[in-house]
Amino acid sequence: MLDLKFVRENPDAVRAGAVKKRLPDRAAAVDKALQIDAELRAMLPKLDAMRSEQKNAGKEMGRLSPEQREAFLGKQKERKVELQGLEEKEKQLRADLDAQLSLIPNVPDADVPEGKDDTQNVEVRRWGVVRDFDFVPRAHYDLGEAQGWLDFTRAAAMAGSRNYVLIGDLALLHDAVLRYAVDLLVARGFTPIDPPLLVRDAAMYGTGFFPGGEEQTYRCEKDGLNLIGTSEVPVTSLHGGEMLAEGQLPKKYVARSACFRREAGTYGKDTRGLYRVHQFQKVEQVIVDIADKDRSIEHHQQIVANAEALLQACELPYRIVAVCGGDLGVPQAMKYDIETWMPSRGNYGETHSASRFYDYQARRLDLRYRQQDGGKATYCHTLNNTVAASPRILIPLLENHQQRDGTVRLPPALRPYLGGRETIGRPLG
RNA sequence: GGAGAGGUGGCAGAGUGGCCGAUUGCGCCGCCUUGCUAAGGCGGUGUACCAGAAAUGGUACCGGGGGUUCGAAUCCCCCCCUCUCCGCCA
Repeated sequence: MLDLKFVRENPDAVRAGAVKKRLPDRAAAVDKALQIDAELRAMLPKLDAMRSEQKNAGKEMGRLSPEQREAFLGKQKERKVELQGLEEKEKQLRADLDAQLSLIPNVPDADVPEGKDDTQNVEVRRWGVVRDFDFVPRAHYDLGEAQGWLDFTRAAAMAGSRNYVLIGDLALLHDAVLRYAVDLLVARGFTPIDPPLLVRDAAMYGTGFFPGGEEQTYRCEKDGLNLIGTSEVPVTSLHGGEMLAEGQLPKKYVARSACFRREAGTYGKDTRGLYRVHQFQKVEQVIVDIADKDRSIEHHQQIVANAEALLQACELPYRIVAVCGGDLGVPQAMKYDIETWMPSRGNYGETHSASRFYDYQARRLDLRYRQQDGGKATYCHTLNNTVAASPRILIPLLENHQQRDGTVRLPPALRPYLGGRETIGRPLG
């Protein structure tokens, strides 16, 4: 969340931020929060004075004679009743303030483009050459089923729509690209993490997915736990509630995990193939560092570069877009999406999402560090980006590297994970 | 799942109803002594909020929530977590 003081001092900027994100009801939360804050601050001096009075009076108890004591107790009981009323009011106001404050979105940075949805994201740069096929390329689902690598029918029968079964070499390719992603990031100094997939509400709240993302989340009601939609949740929460030393930072983590998304409200969208599914594997990079805006921006460039390195190694054309306000999530200050060329869509499709948050998540997670000089406790900055999400990344891998005969050429970087083979699949008739 | 023991400041660890925001040690910061280092001496050192230009003052916080009481770190209830033992099981 944002610092209440910051909201108080910059209400217009905060409100404008919510408007830029196209979240009018969240802009209203700014005014509600400020109103509650004003009400609370109006009553606090009185409340504090009353508490002080009661506290000091209580300390004289021992010095009183029995007669005095009786009168004293009567007076104290009156104070108590009066105090209880005010304290109840205070508690209610604080709860309301907290609820409103947690709704206020992070303020988008100046480099976030204006726009209402993903059609207005702004391209930053492109890499790679989109292949010009000298045959009619197959969509990954046709190719995959023809090769016996993909089974949507049986998956739907046992698990419902938006599920899949990967079989044979495609299951290996899936694992290969994920493993390559982990190895790449470990080589770049990231610490590998295998996190919990089921987390408490506090972790969902702390990373900014709750409130708001409940409908997208599979929940185990019996245990009050949530299946993660991204390992950003457990990994960013890793040091929640901790006081880190500045010397320990930055923390750079790479996690491979299963991810689960209900995809509520997407009926009829991307129904075919591997693009939008309920369960997938993702390798995610997370950075926790000191509260320094310039350093956050540098990290942001670095985590984008890490993802680019993977796509380049996979020889996949991609483009980077700056996500516009209307397509930006509540907790993010700025986000780049990386979109990879998908021939069956005739377009680039989102495969990566790189966000910087500044201290928005850290405040919610109570994730702080002690500054080296001065020793002041300060909220950290957090960032994250996909390294590889599969099976979605299999779409461009299969479609861009397919050959006329239906076999698929493997980029050299992935070959070691598939026994050194240069292609997978058999010639199709 | 059953039984027991615990959760206190950056860390360790006292504290069982008012004298406790909390002894002490470590760590950290400043100064002093010592030509470096080691060691030592003195002082300081939690977070949030409110008021204030500031100095400072006030309030809240001892895992979380509720209760008893004039008054709770301390007593009671619920929940969470950790440890030990037992059971069950990948």
